[in-house]
Amino acid sequence: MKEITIQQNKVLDCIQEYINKTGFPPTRANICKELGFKSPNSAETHLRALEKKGFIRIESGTSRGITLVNPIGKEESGFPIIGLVAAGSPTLASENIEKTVNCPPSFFGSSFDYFLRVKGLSMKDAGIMEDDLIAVKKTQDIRNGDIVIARIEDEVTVKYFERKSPEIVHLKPANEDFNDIEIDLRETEIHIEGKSVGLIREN
Amino acid sequence: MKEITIQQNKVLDCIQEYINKTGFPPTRANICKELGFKSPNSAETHLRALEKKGFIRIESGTSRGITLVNPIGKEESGFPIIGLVAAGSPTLASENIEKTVNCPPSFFGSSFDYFLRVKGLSMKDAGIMEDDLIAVKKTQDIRNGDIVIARIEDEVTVKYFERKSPEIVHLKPANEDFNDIEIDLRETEIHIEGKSVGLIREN
DNA sequence: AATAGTACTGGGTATTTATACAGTATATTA
DNA sequence: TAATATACTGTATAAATACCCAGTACTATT
Repeated sequence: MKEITIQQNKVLDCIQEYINKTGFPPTRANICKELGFKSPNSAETHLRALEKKGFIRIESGTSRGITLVNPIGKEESGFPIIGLVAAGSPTLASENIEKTVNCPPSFFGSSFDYFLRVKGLSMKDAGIMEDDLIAVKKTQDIRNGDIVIARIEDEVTVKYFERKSPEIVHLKPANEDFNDIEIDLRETEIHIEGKSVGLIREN
Repeated sequence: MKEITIQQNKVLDCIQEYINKTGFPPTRANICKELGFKSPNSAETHLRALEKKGFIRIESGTSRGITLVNPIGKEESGFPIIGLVAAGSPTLASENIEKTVNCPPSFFGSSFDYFLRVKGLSMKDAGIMEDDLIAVKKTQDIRNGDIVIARIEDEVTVKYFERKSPEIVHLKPANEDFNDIEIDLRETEIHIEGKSVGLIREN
């Protein structure tokens, strides 16, 4: 999508607002009145420019035949699902995205950034099962007891977080068959990708 | 909202469809073409009737000035959350609805009808924890091993379903602290509300 | 200084569109 | 039987609207 002029942006916003208010797109005259233009042709030229740049579609010969190409309301809700890749951090690069899930951004109370598909049963006593989707919020604001998505060297894991001392961090599984991971920050590098704010099980 | 004629309903649907397709409301001529009328006045009279009955609003003197009063698109995605009421079956009666959740109907692969908020830990080894939301599909198509929402007399419970014989059904918890419930259909009435097709944990 | 892009004014026209009027036909209801 | 609501066709007109053309002014770039 190409760049846009300040004036063109105003016109685009005006159209969006008009549709929200009335339910149908504005005429050239409507735009002029809204933005203070004195000739409908001013609107016309801007509309043409916006169409050329791909922001709107204009049905020729049709009154109010303006369609927003990227209506704000339509893209508000697509979150990527990322597989727990064996090596390397989970990234939002498209090759790691299984698919996307439509849901409101505030689905889990607080905002979140992506879904992570869980491998293994190390958190089963926390009700996190294999293939569940964890809603991950990218943040460094971690408190003891939070379920974090941590990367140690090249391995990504989901565990309870507990800071024992400024240098010692415990990553605790919720499954008696697994052992705590003790990490000495002076020896091992650890990167917190974020924390879990919700969960979805698809079946 | 008053009653509506078959023809008027057709016109209403036509408007809805047109808006979905093009992004803006139809003209009288558009409606005529769509429904096979030969005079724009046919559309006009129906529009007037629909306006009088409160289904649409018409901006007088404005081209395509038709607004749907109850746009279908706004309510397409709200599923109710039902509390696990201690006594009585979970119903969709509004007094039992905590709130609603916006998500696509096909969120969990198959369709579903409502969310049930889980009480207790009887299914914790299946990863179902207290206060989780179970996506319930109302169906009688239950197979052994499905997680069902069952009502026994006046108590509602979530358990694994296993049919032992034509008359004997077991409802099995996923928690060693709980015991199987054996039900003899000749003695006890049981009603299957539906089965779980997914799960959401809000935090 | 020359060039090009953007932002606007103003005039004019053909088409689209809403809307009114006149009339027919068919049900339903009183 | 009469009255009334619904469902159309057909014609006409004024207003709304899209859209083309010619021209001015400003700014940034070369």
